[in-house]
Amino acid sequence: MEVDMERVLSSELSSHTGERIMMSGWMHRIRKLGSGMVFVHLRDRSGICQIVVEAPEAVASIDGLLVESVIQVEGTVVAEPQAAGGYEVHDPSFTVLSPVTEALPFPINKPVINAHLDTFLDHAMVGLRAPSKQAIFKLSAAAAHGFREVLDSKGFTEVATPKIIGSASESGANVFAIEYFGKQAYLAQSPQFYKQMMVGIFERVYEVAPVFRAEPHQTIRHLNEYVSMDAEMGFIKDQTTVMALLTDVIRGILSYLTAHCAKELELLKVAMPLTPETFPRVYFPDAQQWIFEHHGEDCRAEPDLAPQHEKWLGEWANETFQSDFLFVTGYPMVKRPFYTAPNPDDPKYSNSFDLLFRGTELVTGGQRLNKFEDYARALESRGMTQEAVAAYLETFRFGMPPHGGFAIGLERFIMQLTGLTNLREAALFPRDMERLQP
RNA sequence: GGGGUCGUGGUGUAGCUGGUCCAACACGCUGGCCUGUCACGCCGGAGACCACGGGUUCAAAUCCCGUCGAUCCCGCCA
Repeated sequence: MEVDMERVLSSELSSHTGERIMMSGWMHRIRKLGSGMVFVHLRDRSGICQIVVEAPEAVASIDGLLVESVIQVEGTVVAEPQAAGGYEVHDPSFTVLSPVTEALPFPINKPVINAHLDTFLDHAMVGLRAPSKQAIFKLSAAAAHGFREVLDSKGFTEVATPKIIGSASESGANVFAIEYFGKQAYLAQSPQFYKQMMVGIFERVYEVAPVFRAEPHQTIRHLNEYVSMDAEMGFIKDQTTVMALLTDVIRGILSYLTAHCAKELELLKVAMPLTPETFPRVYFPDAQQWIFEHHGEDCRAEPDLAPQHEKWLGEWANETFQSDFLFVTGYPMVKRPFYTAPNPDDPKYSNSFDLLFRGTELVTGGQRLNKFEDYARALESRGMTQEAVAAYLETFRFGMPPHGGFAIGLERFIMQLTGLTNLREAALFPRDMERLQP
């Protein structure tokens, strides 16, 4: 039995021409004309359609209702060239399911929402009803779906690793401490250790889940809780295997969006990214040299790239390689976590990479160490103890293949794709240093 | 953690080299007009002690100090 046995959605009017139907949704717009004629725009999950109200009883039955009132309508579907979608509903009778008599904090039925981000986020529960805001999160959901679809097709298994963990994993400094039945616990800042362990079990795994970072940053591209799309696979040659996988994943997600989200992409005026079959790649020291030569900034002694450097590189990739994506490979080992595999030919540099999307860091990935002795040495050279990561290390004492993986920041992907100016706009209810509500 | 900018009706802004501001415009709300509107249009109305506290001055939305709040940049990261 169907959930909506009798309900017709606004997108389905064309197949009900001339019929008496039932619809329900929110009053998205109410437009009163003279002599009591009223146009009501009804919004449901499929879109918006127009209802023409002329009978005095019908007009009276919705008198005093403000936008966002929830109504049920019975009416006749009429083909009408003047209507936006070509169809509209006439001779309606209304049942009010939930009246609204109070004005919204800000109008949400305009093409652009006129509210500061802070104001918007305070009222996100209603602000997100705006079609343009919905579209962002439809894309977000579809991107995660595309991610899963690509990896499922390649023999990956989806996993769910714990978000409450007993020891601060990677670097230790940037985790949220919580109390756990009288013990100290932490919110996972990454599924890194667990996804590696899972490679020992399934060879290929992925996870789409929140991660928590206690970094005190306050920028347009950071959140303290975000969705990480992680993948990890065994039996790789080196980081280039991972990069090839990531390229397929990115291209796969974009194809999925093109196939399933035409309406949202159109509404948000998304310029689909340039994605050559192979994304261009630049070796970290070469990138620094290029920056020095073309922008006069000497960062060659730095162990990392600054946001401005990444912007320049993004422009370069776009113009020179017609690509909105650029791999930067071989970041210095000092800037990478202890589990990172070094470049065998140049051990100061790593077999890891970042993927820049339109000049912003979108993905970090690489090859990991897979032998126990290498872990023991890496930990020792960084002054870390084996005890702290004992469970993790057990994985490597009992046979782990060469492996690697990556993590895509979902909100960053959506931000860069749709041209949002603040990462918070790509999170439903973002968490930053100041914001815990709503 | 360091630095910059900002705070004016429910929302977004103008005013801010002090007086003509008991604060203007747009959206929203509201009374009225219009039988094809769809960011409609037209005529009215309500709604702000100009973030808060102190100071300078004959006079402060406007200048100064402090507090709080917001925002952006850097560091760091995805």
